[in-house]
Amino acid sequence: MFQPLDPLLHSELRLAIMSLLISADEAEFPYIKEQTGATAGNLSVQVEKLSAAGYIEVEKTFKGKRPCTICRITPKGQEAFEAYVQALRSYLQPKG
Amino acid sequence: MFQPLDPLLHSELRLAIMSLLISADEAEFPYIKEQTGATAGNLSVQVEKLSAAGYIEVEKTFKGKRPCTICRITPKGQEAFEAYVQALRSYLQPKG
DNA sequence: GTAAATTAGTTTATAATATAAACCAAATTA
DNA sequence: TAATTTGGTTTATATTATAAACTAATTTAC
Repeated sequence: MFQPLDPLLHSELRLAIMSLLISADEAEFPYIKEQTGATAGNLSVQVEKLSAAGYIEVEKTFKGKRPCTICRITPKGQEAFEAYVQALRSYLQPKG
Repeated sequence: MFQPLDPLLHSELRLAIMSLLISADEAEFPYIKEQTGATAGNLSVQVEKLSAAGYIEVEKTFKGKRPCTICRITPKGQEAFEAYVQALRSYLQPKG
């Protein structure tokens, strides 16, 4: 009846992060922060969780002299996102 | 960019309850329990939360000699569910 | 040149939440 | 009449989300 929802994706902020990374090849930490409206602390924690799960990869580099954290979605993350969207449908289209 | 997700509905079990009640006029507690696979305790708590928010109404009646708890969605609950689905779209169709 | 402020984050503490275990009461069955 | 089942509620625990506090380097203002 209802398919289980991946708890890692069933979170407002983590879902927003994944949503951004699904359509953009990559995104920098401050950009994600701005787009999601999250605090840096919260974002840092959730990025780490997605990274630990292998859903995204995080590259720490530099932009001039400033540190720059770049996030990209992984194939595993793409699959998880698609599976989550599919699972959600069982809740949203009860008749379908 | 991303619309906020009603925390009351962004919960696997509460969303499942609402999903059931959206398509069925009413449902009995044991039926919801069976369909969602939830424990009675968890279900009781979540039904109470939805009820307290005015998203569902709960009627305590009898079926023969046995107690029978019937749940129905309210207009407020319907609106909230539709708004939630709309908000979700901002996460699921980043290109749309 | 150095003090203040900004950028770019991480770590940690707290508050909220989900969940199941423990419990209660009545009815049914053995 | 004792044990079990039905139909839940209450409560305790474990997880989670979130922001506050912190670190470190860079840039700007004086």
